[in-house]
Amino acid sequence: MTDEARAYHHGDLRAALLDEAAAMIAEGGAASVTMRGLGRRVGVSRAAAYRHFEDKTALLVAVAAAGFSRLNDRLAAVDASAPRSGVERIRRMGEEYVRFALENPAQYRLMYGREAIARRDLPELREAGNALFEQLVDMIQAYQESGKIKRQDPRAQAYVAWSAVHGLASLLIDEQILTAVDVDGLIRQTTRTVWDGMRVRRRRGA
Amino acid sequence: MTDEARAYHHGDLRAALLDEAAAMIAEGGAASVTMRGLGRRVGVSRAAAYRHFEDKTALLVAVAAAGFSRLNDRLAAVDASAPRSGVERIRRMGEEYVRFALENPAQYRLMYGREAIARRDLPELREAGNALFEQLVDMIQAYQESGKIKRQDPRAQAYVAWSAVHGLASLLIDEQILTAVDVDGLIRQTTRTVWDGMRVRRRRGA
DNA sequence: ACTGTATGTTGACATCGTCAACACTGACGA
DNA sequence: TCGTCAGTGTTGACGATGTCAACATACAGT
Repeated sequence: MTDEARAYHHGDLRAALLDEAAAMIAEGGAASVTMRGLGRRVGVSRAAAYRHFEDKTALLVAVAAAGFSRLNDRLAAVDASAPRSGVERIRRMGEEYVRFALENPAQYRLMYGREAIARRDLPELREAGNALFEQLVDMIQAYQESGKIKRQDPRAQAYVAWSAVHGLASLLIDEQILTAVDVDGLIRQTTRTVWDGMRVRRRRGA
Repeated sequence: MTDEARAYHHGDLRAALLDEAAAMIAEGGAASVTMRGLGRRVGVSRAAAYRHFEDKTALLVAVAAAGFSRLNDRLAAVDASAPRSGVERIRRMGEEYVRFALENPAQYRLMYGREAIARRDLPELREAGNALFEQLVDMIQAYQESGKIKRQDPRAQAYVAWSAVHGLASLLIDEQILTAVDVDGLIRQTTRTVWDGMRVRRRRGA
Protein backbone atom coordinates (compact mmCIF):
# COMPACT_ATOMS: atom_id res chain seq x y z
CA MET A 1 0.00 0.00 0.00
CA THR A 2 1.15 3.51 -0.74
CA ASP A 3 1.40 5.85 2.20
CA GLU A 4 -1.61 8.07 1.59
CA ALA A 5 -5.29 7.37 1.81
CA ARG A 6 -5.92 5.57 -1.44
CA ALA A 7 -5.60 1.89 -0.81
CA TYR A 8 -8.52 -0.35 -1.62
CA HIS A 9 -9.94 0.54 1.72
CA HIS A 10 -10.54 4.12 2.51
CA GLY A 11 -9.85 4.61 6.16
CA ASP A 12 -12.88 6.51 7.27
CA LEU A 13 -15.24 6.55 4.37
CA ARG A 14 -18.30 7.17 6.47
CA ALA A 15 -17.00 10.47 7.76
CA ALA A 16 -15.70 11.44 4.34
CA LEU A 17 -19.13 10.77 2.82
CA LEU A 18 -20.84 12.88 5.45
CA ASP A 19 -18.46 15.76 4.93
CA GLU A 20 -18.67 15.68 1.19
CA ALA A 21 -22.46 15.33 1.23
CA ALA A 22 -22.69 18.35 3.52
CA ALA A 23 -20.50 20.27 1.10
CA MET A 24 -22.67 19.28 -1.85
CA ILE A 25 -25.78 20.30 0.05
CA ALA A 26 -24.24 23.67 0.85
CA GLU A 27 -23.34 24.15 -2.79
CA GLY A 28 -26.45 23.00 -4.55
CA GLY A 29 -29.08 21.92 -2.05
CA ALA A 30 -30.06 18.46 -0.93
CA ALA A 31 -31.55 17.66 -4.32
CA SER A 32 -28.13 18.00 -5.91
CA VAL A 33 -26.73 15.12 -3.89
CA THR A 34 -26.39 12.01 -5.98
CA MET A 35 -24.97 8.71 -4.91
CA ARG A 36 -22.90 8.62 -8.05
CA GLY A 37 -21.76 12.21 -7.79
CA LEU A 38 -20.94 11.78 -4.14
CA GLY A 39 -18.88 8.69 -4.85
CA ARG A 40 -17.07 10.51 -7.64
CA ARG A 41 -16.17 13.39 -5.39
CA VAL A 42 -14.93 11.14 -2.62
CA GLY A 43 -13.04 9.00 -5.11
CA VAL A 44 -15.04 5.90 -4.55
CA SER A 45 -17.58 3.88 -6.50
CA ARG A 46 -21.25 4.75 -6.66
CA ALA A 47 -22.39 1.94 -4.39
CA ALA A 48 -19.70 2.29 -1.74
CA ALA A 49 -21.91 4.46 0.43
CA TYR A 50 -24.31 1.56 0.87
CA ARG A 51 -21.80 -0.12 3.18
CA HIS A 52 -22.27 2.77 5.60
CA PHE A 53 -25.82 3.99 5.06
CA GLU A 54 -28.92 2.00 4.45
CA ASP A 55 -29.96 4.22 1.60
CA LYS A 56 -29.72 7.75 0.33
CA THR A 57 -32.32 9.04 2.76
CA ALA A 58 -30.37 7.64 5.69
CA LEU A 59 -27.31 9.50 4.51
CA LEU A 60 -29.22 12.77 4.24
CA VAL A 61 -30.74 12.23 7.64
CA ALA A 62 -27.29 11.75 9.08
CA VAL A 63 -26.23 15.08 7.63
CA ALA A 64 -29.35 16.63 9.13
CA ALA A 65 -28.49 15.16 12.52
CA ALA A 66 -25.02 16.60 12.26
CA GLY A 67 -26.63 19.94 11.57
CA PHE A 68 -28.73 19.73 14.72
CA SER A 69 -25.70 18.91 16.72
CA ARG A 70 -23.74 21.85 15.31
CA LEU A 71 -26.66 24.13 16.03
CA ASN A 72 -26.87 22.77 19.55
CA ASP A 73 -23.22 23.55 20.13
CA ARG A 74 -23.53 27.08 18.87
CA LEU A 75 -26.55 27.77 21.02
CA ALA A 76 -24.88 26.24 24.04
CA ALA A 77 -21.90 28.52 23.53
CA VAL A 78 -24.15 31.57 23.43
CA ASP A 79 -26.07 30.24 26.40
CA ALA A 80 -22.86 30.09 28.37
CA SER A 81 -21.56 33.50 27.42
CA ALA A 82 -24.70 35.62 27.19
CA PRO A 83 -25.85 37.92 29.97
CA ARG A 84 -27.70 36.05 32.64
CA SER A 85 -31.12 37.57 32.20
CA GLY A 86 -33.37 39.99 30.38
CA VAL A 87 -34.22 40.41 26.75
CA GLU A 88 -30.61 40.54 25.76
CA ARG A 89 -30.13 36.86 26.44
CA ILE A 90 -33.18 35.88 24.44
CA ARG A 91 -32.13 38.14 21.64
CA ARG A 92 -28.66 36.65 21.46
CA MET A 93 -30.05 33.14 21.34
CA GLY A 94 -32.60 33.96 18.70
CA GLU A 95 -30.00 35.78 16.69
CA GLU A 96 -27.64 32.85 16.80
CA TYR A 97 -30.41 30.50 15.74
CA VAL A 98 -31.40 32.57 12.75
CA ARG A 99 -27.80 33.20 11.85
CA PHE A 100 -27.15 29.48 11.71
CA ALA A 101 -30.06 29.06 9.34
CA LEU A 102 -28.84 31.88 7.13
CA GLU A 103 -25.33 30.50 7.01
CA ASN A 104 -26.52 26.95 6.27
CA PRO A 105 -29.79 27.37 4.44
CA ALA A 106 -29.84 24.08 2.61
CA GLN A 107 -28.84 22.08 5.64
CA TYR A 108 -31.37 23.89 7.81
CA ARG A 109 -34.04 23.09 5.27
CA LEU A 110 -32.94 19.48 5.34
CA MET A 111 -33.13 19.37 9.13
CA TYR A 112 -36.81 20.16 9.00
CA GLY A 113 -37.57 18.54 5.67
CA ARG A 114 -39.48 15.49 4.59
CA GLU A 115 -36.68 12.96 4.72
CA ALA A 116 -35.83 13.89 8.27
CA ILE A 117 -39.44 13.48 9.31
CA ALA A 118 -39.75 10.11 7.67
CA ARG A 119 -36.88 8.80 9.75
CA ARG A 120 -37.65 10.35 13.07
CA ASP A 121 -37.15 6.91 14.52
CA LEU A 122 -33.39 7.32 14.22
CA PRO A 123 -32.28 8.07 17.78
CA GLU A 124 -29.45 10.22 16.49
CA LEU A 125 -31.85 12.69 14.97
CA ARG A 126 -34.49 12.52 17.62
CA GLU A 127 -32.10 13.22 20.45
CA ALA A 128 -30.44 16.14 18.74
CA GLY A 129 -33.77 17.77 18.06
CA ASN A 130 -35.09 17.14 21.52
CA ALA A 131 -31.98 18.50 23.19
CA LEU A 132 -32.53 21.74 21.37
CA PHE A 133 -36.07 22.04 22.58
CA GLU A 134 -35.35 21.06 26.15
CA GLN A 135 -32.66 23.69 26.30
CA LEU A 136 -35.26 26.25 25.36
CA VAL A 137 -37.77 24.94 27.88
CA ASP A 138 -35.19 25.18 30.64
CA MET A 139 -34.43 28.75 29.75
CA ILE A 140 -38.07 29.68 29.84
CA GLN A 141 -38.58 27.96 33.14
CA ALA A 142 -35.74 29.95 34.62
CA TYR A 143 -37.32 33.18 33.43
CA GLN A 144 -40.62 32.14 34.94
CA GLU A 145 -39.04 31.39 38.27
CA SER A 146 -37.35 34.74 38.40
CA GLY A 147 -40.74 36.32 37.82
CA LYS A 148 -39.86 37.96 34.53
CA ILE A 149 -42.41 36.25 32.33
CA LYS A 150 -45.87 34.87 32.74
CA ARG A 151 -46.30 31.54 34.45
CA GLN A 152 -47.84 29.44 31.75
CA ASP A 153 -47.07 25.96 30.52
CA PRO A 154 -43.36 26.36 29.77
CA ARG A 155 -43.55 23.95 26.87
CA ALA A 156 -46.30 25.94 25.24
CA GLN A 157 -44.29 29.11 25.68
CA ALA A 158 -41.28 27.35 24.24
CA TYR A 159 -43.31 26.36 21.19
CA VAL A 160 -44.39 29.95 20.71
CA ALA A 161 -40.83 31.24 20.89
CA TRP A 162 -39.54 28.46 18.67
CA SER A 163 -42.28 29.18 16.15
CA ALA A 164 -41.21 32.78 15.92
CA VAL A 165 -37.53 32.15 15.29
CA HIS A 166 -38.11 29.12 13.12
CA GLY A 167 -40.67 31.02 11.09
CA LEU A 168 -38.37 33.96 10.66
CA ALA A 169 -35.47 31.74 9.71
CA SER A 170 -37.61 29.84 7.22
CA LEU A 171 -39.01 32.94 5.57
CA LEU A 172 -35.54 34.42 5.30
CA ILE A 173 -33.85 31.42 3.75
CA ASP A 174 -36.79 30.76 1.48
CA GLU A 175 -36.47 34.31 0.26
CA GLN A 176 -39.97 35.28 1.22
CA ILE A 177 -38.71 38.37 2.95
CA LEU A 178 -37.36 41.14 0.78
CA THR A 179 -33.62 41.03 0.98
CA ALA A 180 -33.61 44.78 1.37
CA VAL A 181 -34.75 44.61 4.97
CA ASP A 182 -32.38 44.89 7.87
CA VAL A 183 -32.09 41.30 9.00
CA ASP A 184 -30.51 42.00 12.36
CA GLY A 185 -33.16 44.57 13.10
CA LEU A 186 -35.86 42.12 12.19
CA ILE A 187 -34.42 39.47 14.46
CA ARG A 188 -34.23 42.00 17.26
CA GLN A 189 -37.80 43.09 16.72
CA THR A 190 -39.03 39.50 16.60
CA THR A 191 -37.40 38.44 19.84
CA ARG A 192 -38.38 41.73 21.46
CA THR A 193 -42.00 41.29 20.47
CA VAL A 194 -42.17 37.73 21.74
CA TRP A 195 -40.43 38.74 24.94
CA ASP A 196 -42.79 41.64 25.54
CA GLY A 197 -45.72 39.38 24.83
CA MET A 198 -44.59 36.97 27.49
CA ARG A 199 -43.71 39.49 30.17
CA VAL A 200 -45.95 39.90 33.12
CA ARG A 201 -48.01 43.01 32.74
CA ARG A 202 -50.13 44.83 35.25
CA ARG A 203 -53.86 44.57 34.95
CA ARG A 204 -55.91 47.68 35.13
CA GLY A 205 -59.48 46.31 35.17
CA ALA A 206 -61.05 43.34 36.90
CA MET B 1 -66.69 10.25 -31.15
CA THR B 2 -68.50 8.80 -28.19
CA ASP B 3 -70.41 11.24 -26.04
CA GLU B 4 -68.18 11.41 -23.01
CA ALA B 5 -64.77 12.91 -22.47
CA ARG B 6 -62.56 10.34 -24.12
CA ALA B 7 -61.95 11.48 -27.63
CA TYR B 8 -58.41 11.96 -28.80
CA HIS B 9 -58.56 15.42 -27.34
CA HIS B 10 -59.34 15.80 -23.74
CA GLY B 11 -61.33 18.96 -23.31
CA ASP B 12 -59.60 20.64 -20.44
CA LEU B 13 -56.51 18.68 -19.76
CA ARG B 14 -54.68 21.51 -18.07
CA ALA B 15 -57.26 21.80 -15.33
CA ALA B 16 -57.51 18.04 -15.00
CA LEU B 17 -53.74 17.80 -14.57
CA LEU B 18 -53.73 20.47 -11.90
CA ASP B 19 -56.53 18.80 -10.00
CA GLU B 20 -55.02 15.38 -10.17
CA ALA B 21 -51.57 16.64 -9.25
CA ALA B 22 -53.03 18.39 -6.23
CA ALA B 23 -54.73 15.14 -5.25
CA MET B 24 -51.49 13.20 -5.60
CA ILE B 25 -49.67 15.80 -3.53
CA ALA B 26 -52.31 15.56 -0.82
CA GLU B 27 -52.02 11.77 -0.82
CA GLY B 28 -48.30 11.26 -0.98
CA GLY B 29 -46.49 14.58 -1.01
CA ALA B 30 -44.99 16.47 -3.91
CA ALA B 31 -42.26 13.87 -4.32
CA SER B 32 -44.87 11.25 -5.19
CA VAL B 33 -45.95 13.17 -8.28
CA THR B 34 -44.63 11.58 -11.41
CA MET B 35 -45.29 12.68 -14.94
CA ARG B 36 -46.02 9.09 -15.85
CA GLY B 37 -48.19 8.43 -12.84
CA LEU B 38 -50.04 11.67 -13.34
CA GLY B 39 -50.73 10.82 -16.98
CA ARG B 40 -51.91 7.38 -15.99
CA ARG B 41 -54.36 8.78 -13.45
CA VAL B 42 -55.74 11.32 -15.86
CA GLY B 43 -55.95 8.72 -18.61
CA VAL B 44 -53.42 10.34 -20.85
CA SER B 45 -49.90 9.60 -21.98
CA ARG B 46 -46.81 10.45 -19.98
CA ALA B 47 -45.77 13.38 -22.16
CA ALA B 48 -49.18 14.97 -22.59
CA ALA B 49 -48.58 17.37 -19.74
CA TYR B 50 -45.76 18.98 -21.65
CA ARG B 51 -48.29 20.61 -23.96
CA HIS B 52 -49.54 22.58 -20.96
CA PHE B 53 -46.55 22.99 -18.68
CA GLU B 54 -42.97 23.70 -19.58
CA ASP B 55 -41.72 21.00 -17.25
CA LYS B 56 -42.54 19.19 -14.04
CA THR B 57 -41.46 22.07 -11.86
CA ALA B 58 -43.76 24.45 -13.71
CA LEU B 59 -46.64 22.11 -12.99
CA LEU B 60 -45.81 21.94 -9.30
CA VAL B 61 -45.44 25.69 -9.12
CA ALA B 62 -48.88 26.05 -10.67
CA VAL B 63 -50.30 23.86 -7.94
CA ALA B 64 -48.49 25.98 -5.37
CA ALA B 65 -49.96 29.13 -6.88
CA ALA B 66 -53.42 27.61 -6.68
CA GLY B 67 -52.71 26.94 -3.03
CA PHE B 68 -51.84 30.57 -2.39
CA SER B 69 -54.98 31.66 -4.07
CA ARG B 70 -57.11 29.28 -2.01
CA LEU B 71 -55.44 30.49 1.15
CA ASN B 72 -56.04 34.08 0.10
CA ASP B 73 -59.71 33.40 -0.34
CA ARG B 74 -60.06 31.77 3.02
CA LEU B 75 -58.29 34.60 4.79
CA ALA B 76 -60.34 37.17 2.94
CA ALA B 77 -63.50 35.42 4.07
CA VAL B 78 -62.38 35.54 7.68
CA ASP B 79 -61.26 39.11 7.23
CA ALA B 80 -64.75 40.03 6.13
CA SER B 81 -66.60 38.20 8.86
CA ALA B 82 -64.35 38.61 11.89
CA PRO B 83 -64.93 41.22 14.60
CA ARG B 84 -63.63 44.59 13.56
CA SER B 85 -60.88 44.97 16.11
CA GLY B 86 -58.94 43.55 19.01
CA VAL B 87 -57.09 40.32 19.52
CA GLU B 88 -60.02 38.27 18.42
CA ARG B 89 -59.60 39.36 14.83
CA ILE B 90 -55.91 38.55 14.82
CA ARG B 91 -56.60 35.22 16.44
CA ARG B 92 -59.20 34.26 13.87
CA MET B 93 -56.87 35.12 11.02
CA GLY B 94 -53.95 33.26 12.51
CA GLU B 95 -56.15 30.31 13.26
CA GLU B 96 -57.40 30.16 9.71
CA TYR B 97 -53.87 30.36 8.36
CA VAL B 98 -52.61 27.53 10.50
CA ARG B 99 -55.71 25.49 9.86
CA PHE B 100 -55.14 25.75 6.12
CA ALA B 101 -51.61 24.47 6.58
CA LEU B 102 -52.80 21.58 8.73
CA GLU B 103 -55.48 20.62 6.24
CA ASN B 104 -53.12 20.84 3.26
CA PRO B 105 -49.71 20.04 4.67
CA ALA B 106 -48.04 18.86 1.50
CA GLN B 107 -49.38 21.70 -0.57
CA TYR B 108 -48.39 24.23 2.08
CA ARG B 109 -44.90 22.78 2.09
CA LEU B 110 -44.84 23.06 -1.68
CA MET B 111 -45.92 26.70 -1.53
CA TYR B 112 -42.82 27.57 0.43
CA GLY B 113 -40.53 24.92 -1.00
CA ARG B 114 -37.58 24.96 -3.31
CA GLU B 115 -39.36 24.62 -6.61
CA ALA B 116 -41.59 27.55 -5.86
CA ILE B 117 -38.59 29.68 -4.97
CA ALA B 118 -36.78 28.77 -8.14
CA ARG B 119 -39.66 30.08 -10.23
CA ARG B 120 -40.56 33.17 -8.31
CA ASP B 121 -40.46 34.93 -11.65
CA LEU B 122 -43.83 33.46 -12.56
CA PRO B 123 -46.25 36.34 -12.02
CA GLU B 124 -48.98 33.92 -11.01
CA LEU B 125 -47.05 32.83 -7.95
CA ARG B 126 -45.52 36.16 -7.09
CA GLU B 127 -48.82 37.98 -7.10
CA ALA B 128 -50.59 35.42 -4.98
CA GLY B 129 -47.87 35.53 -2.36
CA ASN B 130 -47.66 39.30 -2.34
CA ALA B 131 -51.40 39.72 -2.02
CA LEU B 132 -51.28 37.66 1.13
CA PHE B 133 -48.60 39.81 2.65
CA GLU B 134 -50.13 43.12 1.66
CA GLN B 135 -53.37 42.04 3.24
CA LEU B 136 -51.49 41.55 6.49
CA VAL B 137 -49.70 44.88 6.22
CA ASP B 138 -53.01 46.66 5.72
CA MET B 139 -54.44 45.03 8.78
CA ILE B 140 -51.49 46.07 10.88
CA GLN B 141 -51.63 49.59 9.59
CA ALA B 142 -55.27 49.83 10.60
CA TYR B 143 -54.40 48.68 14.09
CA GLN B 144 -51.65 51.23 14.31
CA GLU B 145 -53.96 54.01 13.24
CA SER B 146 -56.51 53.12 15.84
CA GLY B 147 -53.76 53.33 18.41
CA LYS B 148 -53.93 49.71 19.49
CA ILE B 149 -50.41 48.68 18.64
CA LYS B 150 -47.03 50.34 18.51
CA ARG B 151 -46.23 52.57 15.60
CA GLN B 152 -43.33 50.82 14.00
CA ASP B 153 -42.58 49.99 10.41
CA PRO B 154 -45.75 48.10 9.51
CA ARG B 155 -43.89 45.81 7.15
CA ALA B 156 -41.49 44.80 9.87
CA GLN B 157 -44.38 44.10 12.21
CA ALA B 158 -46.05 42.12 9.47
CA TYR B 159 -42.93 40.02 9.06
CA VAL B 160 -42.88 39.33 12.78
CA ALA B 161 -46.51 38.23 12.82
CA TRP B 162 -46.09 36.20 9.66
CA SER B 163 -43.01 34.53 11.10
CA ALA B 164 -44.97 33.43 14.14
CA VAL B 165 -47.86 31.83 12.28
CA HIS B 166 -45.70 30.43 9.50
CA GLY B 167 -43.32 29.00 12.04
CA LEU B 168 -46.11 27.46 14.04
CA ALA B 169 -47.71 26.03 10.93
CA SER B 170 -44.40 24.61 9.75
CA LEU B 171 -43.53 23.02 13.05
CA LEU B 172 -46.98 21.48 13.27
CA ILE B 173 -47.07 19.99 9.80
CA ASP B 174 -43.49 18.83 10.06
CA GLU B 175 -44.45 17.04 13.23
CA GLN B 176 -41.93 18.83 15.37
CA ILE B 177 -44.57 19.60 17.93
CA LEU B 178 -45.87 16.74 19.99
CA THR B 179 -49.25 15.79 18.63
CA ALA B 180 -50.50 15.59 22.20
CA VAL B 181 -50.62 19.35 22.59
CA ASP B 182 -53.81 21.32 22.20
CA VAL B 183 -53.36 22.86 18.78
CA ASP B 184 -56.11 25.44 19.09
CA GLY B 185 -54.74 26.52 22.43
CA LEU B 186 -51.29 26.87 20.96
CA ILE B 187 -52.55 28.98 18.09
CA ARG B 188 -54.39 31.17 20.56
CA GLN B 189 -51.35 31.55 22.75
CA THR B 190 -49.14 32.37 19.79
CA THR B 191 -51.37 35.10 18.40
CA ARG B 192 -52.01 36.39 21.92
CA THR B 193 -48.30 36.63 22.65
CA VAL B 194 -47.51 38.43 19.42
CA TRP B 195 -50.43 40.76 19.95
CA ASP B 196 -49.40 41.58 23.50
CA GLY B 197 -45.86 42.13 22.31
CA MET B 198 -47.05 44.67 19.80
CA ARG B 199 -49.49 46.52 21.99
CA VAL B 200 -48.63 49.93 23.30
CA ARG B 201 -47.62 49.74 26.89
CA ARG B 202 -47.16 52.46 29.42
CA ARG B 203 -43.65 53.39 30.38
CA ARG B 204 -42.87 53.77 34.00
CA GLY B 205 -39.39 55.30 33.75
CA ALA B 206 -38.08 58.00 31.42
C1' DA C 1 -1.11 -19.92 6.39
C1' DC C 2 -6.39 -20.05 6.68
C1' DT C 3 -10.58 -18.20 7.05
C1' DG C 4 -14.24 -15.05 7.84
C1' DT C 5 -15.96 -10.48 7.90
C1' DA C 6 -15.89 -5.83 6.64
C1' DT C 7 -15.44 -2.97 2.90
C1' DG C 8 -15.32 -1.56 -2.01
C1' DT C 9 -16.54 -2.54 -7.20
C1' DT C 10 -19.08 -3.77 -11.28
C1' DG C 11 -23.11 -5.13 -13.93
C1' DA C 12 -27.80 -4.86 -14.28
C1' DC C 13 -32.59 -3.21 -13.74
C1' DA C 14 -36.60 -0.43 -13.18
C1' DT C 15 -37.97 4.23 -12.97
C1' DC C 16 -37.69 8.88 -13.96
C1' DG C 17 -37.82 13.59 -16.76
C1' DT C 18 -37.61 15.04 -21.20
C1' DC C 19 -37.06 15.53 -26.28
C1' DA C 20 -37.94 14.50 -31.19
C1' DA C 21 -40.84 12.51 -34.45
C1' DC C 22 -45.21 11.31 -35.52
C1' DA C 23 -50.65 11.13 -35.39
C1' DC C 24 -55.03 12.90 -34.78
C1' DT C 25 -58.49 16.61 -34.49
C1' DG C 26 -61.00 20.68 -35.25
C1' DA C 27 -61.29 25.35 -37.27
C1' DC C 28 -60.92 28.41 -41.00
C1' DG C 29 -60.22 30.22 -45.69
C1' DA C 30 -60.54 29.19 -50.68
C1' DT D 1 -66.16 20.87 -50.14
C1' DC D 2 -61.61 20.56 -49.58
C1' DG D 3 -56.88 21.66 -47.99
C1' DT D 4 -54.09 23.46 -44.63
C1' DC D 5 -52.48 24.48 -40.27
C1' DA D 6 -52.04 25.06 -35.43
C1' DG D 7 -53.18 22.73 -31.22
C1' DT D 8 -53.10 18.67 -28.74
C1' DG D 9 -51.91 13.84 -27.66
C1' DT D 10 -48.72 9.55 -28.44
C1' DT D 11 -44.69 6.73 -28.95
C1' DG D 12 -39.78 5.70 -29.00
C1' DA D 13 -35.59 6.80 -27.22
C1' DC D 14 -31.89 8.64 -24.16
C1' DG D 15 -29.26 9.70 -20.25
C1' DA D 16 -29.45 9.95 -15.27
C1' DT D 17 -30.76 8.01 -11.01
C1' DG D 18 -31.30 4.66 -6.69
C1' DT D 19 -30.51 0.20 -5.58
C1' DC D 20 -29.54 -4.85 -5.59
C1' DA D 21 -26.81 -9.07 -6.44
C1' DA D 22 -22.52 -10.99 -7.44
C1' DC D 23 -17.91 -10.47 -7.14
C1' DA D 24 -13.18 -8.69 -5.39
C1' DT D 25 -10.07 -7.16 -1.99
C1' DA D 26 -8.10 -6.28 2.53
C1' DC D 27 -7.44 -7.01 7.24
C1' DA D 28 -7.90 -9.47 11.86
C1' DG D 29 -7.79 -13.38 14.57
C1' DT D 30 -6.80 -18.29 14.85
